[in-house]
Amino acid sequence: MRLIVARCEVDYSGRLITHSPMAVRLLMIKTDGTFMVFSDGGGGPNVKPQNWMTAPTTIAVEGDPPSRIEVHKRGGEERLEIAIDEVLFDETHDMGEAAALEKDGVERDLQELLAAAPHRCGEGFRLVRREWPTDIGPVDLMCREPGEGWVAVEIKRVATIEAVEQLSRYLERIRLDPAMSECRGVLAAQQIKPQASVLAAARGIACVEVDLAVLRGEREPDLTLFG
Amino acid sequence: MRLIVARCEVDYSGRLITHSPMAVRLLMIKTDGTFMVFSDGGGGPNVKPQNWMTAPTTIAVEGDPPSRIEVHKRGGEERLEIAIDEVLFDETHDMGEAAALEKDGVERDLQELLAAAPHRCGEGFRLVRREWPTDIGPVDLMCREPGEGWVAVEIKRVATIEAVEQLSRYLERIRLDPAMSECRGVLAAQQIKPQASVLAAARGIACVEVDLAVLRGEREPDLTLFG
DNA sequence: ATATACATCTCGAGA
DNA sequence: TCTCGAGGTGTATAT
Repeated sequence: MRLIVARCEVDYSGRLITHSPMAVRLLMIKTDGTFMVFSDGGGGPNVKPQNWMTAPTTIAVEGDPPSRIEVHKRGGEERLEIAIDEVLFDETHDMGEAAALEKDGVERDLQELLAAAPHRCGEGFRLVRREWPTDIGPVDLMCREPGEGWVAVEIKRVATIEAVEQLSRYLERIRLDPAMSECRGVLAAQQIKPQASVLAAARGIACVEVDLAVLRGEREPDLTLFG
Repeated sequence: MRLIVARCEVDYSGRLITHSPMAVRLLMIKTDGTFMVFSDGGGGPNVKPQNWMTAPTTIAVEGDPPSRIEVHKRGGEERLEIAIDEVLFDETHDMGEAAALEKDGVERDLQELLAAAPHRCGEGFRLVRREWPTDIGPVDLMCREPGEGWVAVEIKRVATIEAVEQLSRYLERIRLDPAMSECRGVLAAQQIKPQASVLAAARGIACVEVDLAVLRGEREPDLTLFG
């Protein structure tokens, strides 16, 4: 990874056009060809680079010290140009391979926990299968409720209006099967946005907020922090 | 901005839990309190940091050279811990204020151009207003066509199936008004995905691909690169 | 290569 | 502060 601190102008043209005037910035060139431009201070975005290009790229560094850097995609449909006025720092560090990042608590984990405890999605629910296939993609959980009715469950960490649309599309397809024409929909999430609740209600879709700690048995369902 | 290259372990707990084993990484501490952890090489994500915390944060750097860094949000609901085995580089650079980034060609620009030339969305269209309000959000353009019919126009840079869903929701609401029960829908975009075209056709929504250069008068509508 | 959905999405505007 | 929608979204997975 090469790190350059330089006073420079930046021009990007591709999916849109941007220009940034002369200022001191950090230029980061990763070994895989990813290129990023960072500014400091509160003016710009916090965590996002001001400009960037994802690998694979072709990077041409002109001059030593660098006076100009051109980055472009193979097809040439995107171009990032750095005009350098002064290089304040330029060093390359070998960091070896990227070490694996283990994650716990993403939507996948929520789905596993709810598959093991489908009754958290609704009274008496029994799991038929996870990732129930439809012709436009898999439904997270397919369950049966008391009385043998079918229920499709869509799981989200945070459920927005888009989650309701997604489940609606699935239900539309599922109900084409006469045996499942009465299939209900349930939206299960750690957090459900107000507009999602409203749209879900209008579509006859039930909403269930679930708690990760409860699902893991770390906390009783009826206890609260204020109990 | 402080840049540290160090062999370290990283643990995050907050919206989820992550752990990364000992490896050499770049730690970036921005003046505003934003903290980022980058790996090099193709293993991890290209442009995203492996871990991060957006400002405002409290950052505690223990030891000199640093042996441990703790970053947390004010409420304490998120925590990022860096256990450092060896510091390979540690330097702070003053980069002044972040210089403004000017963007051109985003959806906003497209909307302005189409508002000034509504006939690009359809023969004889006249603009009634931009950001026409509905109870679930504003429609980009509301127009009238020859014969006084109403047309709601949704504008996207790239129109996907979601854009069709969004316009459908708006039309559903707009048509509740008896005076607008016949309101048509038009989806205008620089690029329309094939599946979006198909769904739009099924919903009776017209699609128009628009060209930024043509809208700006930089190129004639009937000329092409292959003409 | 394209489509589909997730993301600690981030970020900015508006209420 | 919260909510909502756009993003050069990026990223992974399945087709």
